[in-house]
Parts: sequence; C-alpha cells; structure tokens
Amino acid sequence: MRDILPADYPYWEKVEKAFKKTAEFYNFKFIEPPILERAELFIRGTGVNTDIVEKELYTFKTKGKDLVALRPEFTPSLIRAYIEHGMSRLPQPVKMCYFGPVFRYSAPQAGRFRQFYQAGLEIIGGEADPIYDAQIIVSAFRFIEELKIKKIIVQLNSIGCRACRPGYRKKLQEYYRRYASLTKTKRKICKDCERRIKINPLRVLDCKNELCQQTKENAPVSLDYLCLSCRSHFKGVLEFLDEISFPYVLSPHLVRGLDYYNRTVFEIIESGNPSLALAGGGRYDYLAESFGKRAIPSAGVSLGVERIIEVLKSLSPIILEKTKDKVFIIHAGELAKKKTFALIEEFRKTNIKIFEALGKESLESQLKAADREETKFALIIGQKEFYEESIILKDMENGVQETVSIKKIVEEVKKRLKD
RNA sequence: GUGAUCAUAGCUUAAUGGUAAAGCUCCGCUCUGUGGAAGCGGCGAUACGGGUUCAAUUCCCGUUGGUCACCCCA
Repeated sequence: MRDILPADYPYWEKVEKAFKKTAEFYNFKFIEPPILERAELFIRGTGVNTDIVEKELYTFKTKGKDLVALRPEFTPSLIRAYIEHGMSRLPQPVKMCYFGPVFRYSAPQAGRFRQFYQAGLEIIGGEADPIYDAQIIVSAFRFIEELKIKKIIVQLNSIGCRACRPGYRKKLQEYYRRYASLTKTKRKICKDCERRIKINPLRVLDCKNELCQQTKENAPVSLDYLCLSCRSHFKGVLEFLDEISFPYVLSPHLVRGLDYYNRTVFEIIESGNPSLALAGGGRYDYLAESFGKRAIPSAGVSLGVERIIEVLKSLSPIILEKTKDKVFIIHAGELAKKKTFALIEEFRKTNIKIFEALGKESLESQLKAADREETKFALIIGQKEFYEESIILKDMENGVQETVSIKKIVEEVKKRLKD
C-alpha cells in the first residue's frame, strides 16, 4: 500500500474529474458503498473459487465475532445495495457508478497494488438488452478518451451462458488433451497450462507462453459454440457498436477471471502495454443469484485508476500548474509580519493564490522562496511601509518595483494580473 | 501463495571484518531592506531481529519491505 503524494494529486484530480463528467453524461449516479462488508458477500458474490476470494481477500473477525472483509471489488456491493434498497421499484435499469479504494492481498508488482482505486459503471436490472453491454463499453472508452489517452484498444468476446459454455469447455479440453502429457521435446504447451486444462480450461487461452501461443491458434473458439440466444445477444452488441463506428477488436481468446461473468466480456488495454488491462468488464446476470434472488440482468465495467494514471504520466510527465494568479507576500520585521498575516485574509475572496514563507525572517530567503514558487508578483512590507501604510509591489520577472498604498493593493494586484 | 533479486542520507550512488564517502535536494552564512549565480558551512544513512567475531554496515540465518516473473487481476 502506498501514499498518494501531493506531487501526484493533480493526476488523481484530473482522472476523477473526467470520470465524473463522463458518468454524468451517460446518466450514471454515484453510489458509495461501505469499504468494509460482511465477508460472506464477496465469498458468495465474487465467487468461492476465484483467486480474489481464495487468496486475496482481506478478512478479519470483529469484536462481535462477525467475519468482515475489505472490499476486493465493488460489484457485489452494488448488487447488494440494489436488492437491499428495493431499487427494482425504480425505473429500470438502474445506472450507478463508483470511485474508490479496493483491497486485494496479493504480491504487489508492476501496476499492481494491495490497495488500489477502481472507478466503475454498472447497469443493473431491466432487460438483458445488448444495448446496455454496448453502452457500458462505450462510456468506459469515452472516459479514457476524455483523458486524451490515445492508442487504446477494446477487446471483446462472448463466453456464452450456462446452456452453451459447458459444451465449449468440453471441446476445448478435448482439443488440448492431445497436447498434454507430451515428452519434453515434443511439448506444445507450458507446464501451467497442463494444469489449467483440468481446472480452468478457458484460462489456457490467456497464457502468454510462446509455446502456448502457437498451440492456441487452432483451438476452438467460444464464439463458434454459442447457443442461439447468446449468439444473437452478441450480434446485437456488435451491431450497436458498429452503429457508431466504435473501434473494437474481436478477441476470441479473451476470458475473465471472475465466476459471475456470462456472455459479453471485454478488456480495454493500452497498446503500448498489452499485458496490463486498464479496464475490464462484462455482463453478470447470475451474480444476484448468490443473494438467493433470481438472476438480474446486469452489465458493468471497472477501471484501474493507478494504471490509467501511469499511462497519463508517460504521456505528459508534468502537469503544469498555472503560474498566473500567484502572489508572494514577504515581510521584514515583526510589525510587518502581523500586517502580512492580515493581508492574506484580504486576498481570500479573490481568485489570487497567496504564497508565503512567514516562518522565514530574512528578506533574501523569502525572495528565494518566491522565486522557486514562480509567482508573478511579490508584495513586500517592512517597517517603513508599515508606518506609511504602503507596500512594495515587485514584478518578479523583471525586478521592477513600486510603492502602492496598502488599501489599494488588492485592487492593484487584481488589475495587473488581468493584463 | 510460488520463484528470483535487492535493501547505505529525502533522492542517486560509493566504500570497508576496525572513524561510512560524494553529488543533488533541504537549511544557513558570505549579504541585518531585495531573488535566480558563485563560494563556504550545516542537517541527514548502513531496514528490523538474531548468530559468528575482540570487533559486523560488510559473513550467516530469519523477518519486513521494494522490484521482477508466475498465479491472478484493475
């Protein structure tokens, strides 16, 4: 876990602002579920067999003996909130969005942290209309686009439903069985994949090992095994995207790690960094069943804020702070020091930013500080000015300075900053 | 969770089984009413715990943390 330092904060503000703007345009309403929930929610919702729950859930017992967990993702909380607050009686579907920290207890490495921020959009309820899948994908894409990140690719796939996925799974296993247990020299897939075939065959397609890359070229793809309704749903998604000439790439090998996805799955990646997804999501109609309810049609996306910021930083290493509208106040002597303290208050109602180094006493060190701050003007008040009720207005760029009545100084600074 | 690798000042790096060095940054002085330069000075470190040893920052073990890969994921 790490600090978000003042130097990085501008990036965070930029991302959050862009997210709010995009979410607002597509009519998503913010929701802020608790960071801590009953562990049960994620164990059932996210899925007992997922790594997120098996290995990465931060859980502990409260004094009241409840088993609670720091949220590893938002989606189960949103479904919980939807059910708990009777949102099925609101106009359907309900569109909600979120921005906040999530926690996963896994080894940190490039682009991965134990506490990280997710922004996300979810459409819950109503019909399982492919237009919602499309809208989720488009809004997530527009958000990233809003940040001027270019070269982003949307990878899209459908992994079917309960009716058709088992059939595909079987086909895939049959295909790979031929390559399993070969001798070392003839090996066509990596060791990990030998294991995967049995446990989670869909994941084999995700493997980055060179050996497996070749083998998977001829592997059966899920799209060929979709049932009729899944096929027409996916076709629907593509048609909506095509309608607005939205760029996407069909990625028949894309599968996602969470149990609850069905039909549409997608990832958004930056082309420079193909192994690191900026966002991922899909349809998750079955998730509500873990609450003992019948399936609720839902689709959503979550975006990795740190990863987006990482890309942002590589694009424009420095976010320039506005150098305009900055004024530095300098004092010489105790009397003047009090006056400057009062003067700061007078500037409060303007948009002018006041900088100072009131703890320093020498003129030199204060001017040095002003120099570093790159303010346009410095206002200097000393003993002489204190008694004269005046103040020195110094232009930091050319060093020119003049004396102004202290009563007029706020107006005078305003006027000059305008020019 | 598995494997590899690393850990010296705020940052970047040096060195040694026996006083830990430098550059940058920061603070101050040269310059008690005037900034950017220069010179001088100052603050500041061997991650933590144990072992071997007269002596450990150095060698050994463990822990923690970072990095990388795997697993998995945002």
